[in-house]
Amino acid sequence: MDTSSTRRTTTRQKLYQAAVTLIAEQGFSSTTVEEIAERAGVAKGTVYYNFRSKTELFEELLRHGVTLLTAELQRAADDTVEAGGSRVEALDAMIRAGLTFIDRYPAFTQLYVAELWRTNRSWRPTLMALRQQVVAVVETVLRDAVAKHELSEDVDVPLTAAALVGMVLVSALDWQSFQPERSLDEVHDALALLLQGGVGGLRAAG
Amino acid sequence: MDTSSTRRTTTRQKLYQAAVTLIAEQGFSSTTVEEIAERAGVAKGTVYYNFRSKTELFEELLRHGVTLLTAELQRAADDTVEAGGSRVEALDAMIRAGLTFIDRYPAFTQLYVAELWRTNRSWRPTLMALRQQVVAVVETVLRDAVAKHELSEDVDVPLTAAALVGMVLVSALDWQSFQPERSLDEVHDALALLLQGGVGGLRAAG
DNA sequence: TCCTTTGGGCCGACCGGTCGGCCCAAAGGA
DNA sequence: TCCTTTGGGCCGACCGGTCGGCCCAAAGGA
Repeated sequence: MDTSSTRRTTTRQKLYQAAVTLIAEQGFSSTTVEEIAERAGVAKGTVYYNFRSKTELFEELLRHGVTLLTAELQRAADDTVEAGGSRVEALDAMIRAGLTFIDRYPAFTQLYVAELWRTNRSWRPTLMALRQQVVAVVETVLRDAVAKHELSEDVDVPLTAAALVGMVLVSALDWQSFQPERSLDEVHDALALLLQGGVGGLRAAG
Repeated sequence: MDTSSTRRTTTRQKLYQAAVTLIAEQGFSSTTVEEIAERAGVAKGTVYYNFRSKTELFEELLRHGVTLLTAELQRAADDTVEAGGSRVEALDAMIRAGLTFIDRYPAFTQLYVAELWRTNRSWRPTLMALRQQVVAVVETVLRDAVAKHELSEDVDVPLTAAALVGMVLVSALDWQSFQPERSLDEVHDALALLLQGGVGGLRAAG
């Protein structure tokens, strides 16, 4: 089952690769199945042999990417904690891991962000579940940090987790698109400084 | 010339309104000109009487929205400074203004974020210019704050500005989509706390 | 006062072209 | 032998854009 499926797996991989790039650039509807096939070096019929529909190909692609991302984030956090680091250090490591991921798979990130907040799309449920996976990893670390008194109890875990994820995603995309001459470290440092209170002194409303 | 153009202006407004919602929900390519016309209560031909093409309608809509947004941000900053507030307080006011804007025009924001990082789209130049407008407002305030020693000279202005804008955009969208029971103040406070160093202690890499 | 013209705005039927999906005989490959 | 891919023809729904014609308030004219 594994050896025999290798060929098929390869084809699928090539199709993911082709689709993610094209859809990131053009959007889902503007991207043709024919185009995807062509870029993957495969016949159109092959797409429909491997996936029930264009939408299914897309959904599997999303699942695939998010699984990778959460795994990386989780690993960054676990490694830090195992090495005796604090939860806050774990957050820092996750930011770096996030940036690294986006650096490696910019197209995926682009596409994820573009689709995430759309309503009325057939893959909405899939996306909501995937978003939950990503945010949950961050939430867990935040909650632990609060429990261990590394962070103030005032921290609103769900909102902060969402803000952190958003900040990293958007910063990275902006970096790729508009400031590509910057290094990953520069971006990471800017974010770390920002969170350190480098833009501190903002007051919460009464 | 003015009285007679009122009718036309109204029609255009209705078309913007209809288009922004539909495109935010479905994306540009999946949204039909017929749909837009129908939702605006107008015939398809009217769309083409008022705009050269579907794309032009979209671009004008983007321009229109971004102009509104930057005006709000600028005003928030100016008001703060005029009232004797610091640059950092101005940043805080801009965050609130951003959230308020997004709260009022969620569809526009959604659509803006979805399209911003796409390459290979005909309206790319338009979008890049518009993005620059938004970021520039924040950059100016940041630069002033550094010059006035309210912020460390270590602050990387372009990256920080992008990160701030991103954080606000994404937090707000996430709030609307996934945590709508929260109030604007809660979101604002979570962001302010985050920037205050509530998640502080992150270290910049050597 | 009544008829006629003007011209901006709008309508909606229509057309050319596109694209997702299906089909299938034949070849390739493990 | 069985799974997978090829490649390309075909269909039919759909969509952007066009265009001739309608509407009507305002101006002009006798």
